[in-house]
Amino acid sequence: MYEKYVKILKDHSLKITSPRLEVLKYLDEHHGHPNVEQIYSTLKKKHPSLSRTTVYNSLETLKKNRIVQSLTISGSELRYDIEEELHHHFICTHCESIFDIAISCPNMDRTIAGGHHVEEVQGYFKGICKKCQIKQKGKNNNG
Amino acid sequence: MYEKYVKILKDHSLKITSPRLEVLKYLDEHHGHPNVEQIYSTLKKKHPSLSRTTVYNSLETLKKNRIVQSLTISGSELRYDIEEELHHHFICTHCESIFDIAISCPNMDRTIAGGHHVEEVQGYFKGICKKCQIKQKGKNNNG
DNA sequence: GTGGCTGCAAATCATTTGCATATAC
DNA sequence: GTATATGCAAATGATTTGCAGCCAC
Repeated sequence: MYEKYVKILKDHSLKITSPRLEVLKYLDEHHGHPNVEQIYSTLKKKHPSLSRTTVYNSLETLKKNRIVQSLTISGSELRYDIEEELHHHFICTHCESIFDIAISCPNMDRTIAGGHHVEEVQGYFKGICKKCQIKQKGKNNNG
Repeated sequence: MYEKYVKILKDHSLKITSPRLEVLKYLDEHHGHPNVEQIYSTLKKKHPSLSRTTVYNSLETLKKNRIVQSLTISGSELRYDIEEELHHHFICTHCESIFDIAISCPNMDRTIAGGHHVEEVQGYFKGICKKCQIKQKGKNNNG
């Protein structure tokens, strides 16, 4: 059950600890781009001794090893995502949901950025998601 | 001297107030993607009664009117930029400098994003800037 | 056995909120 | 004259820090 995550940590020469396994598993099973609080409060139920600090530490470790990435798209909190093929993100400014956007941009390459050394590329789209647009319309019709 | 900024505010039916003019002027004259503290502390010298809250308020108003945009690229604070032609940004994770990146991405269009209504598009590149790479090399050679 | 990890409590810091006063129109 | 903006002080909330005890290797 945890073999997959143990392997990932081992492959990066990281110590195998329960919080790291749980955080990794959580992100692997929840692709909704959760924030720290969501991860923490869910895992806390199963592991009451877990601390928020440890969730922060584990995420930081996973991030440094490029196993997960953090998104600054929200502006008020970091949102987390398992690192997979390069993809971009859309955030709804109404409900705060984040969706993966499968757009590839040939120009948004790691190597070209004014000669700076690029380690990360993130495309952010912001607006109103389909669901919230429908809700909005409903409200307008009823008013 | 302020005519240009008065006109911009008028064109958006905004009240002409000193803080708004000063914030707008500051951003027009400083393209280094400042944070609130930089804007506030600079303007405070000339206008000692200015409050941080008012800087926040003014920026929010300018943002709503699409006169300026805020960047979430840093993750710990918002950075501000006058809205001009679409361009993207590179942030150095070492010195926190932000540079404009003149890359256009035909696929990163406002209209295509999973059918959601897109209002804003921002491409973020993160890494080490030229200057910091040179500093880094110097250190290594001396160590 | 020990360096690194966990978990607690306190600190930090950007941003927001409530509210009284001032001012643009 | 009035709705709106300013400015102060206090609150909020995500994240960081310091540190004691614990555990993976």
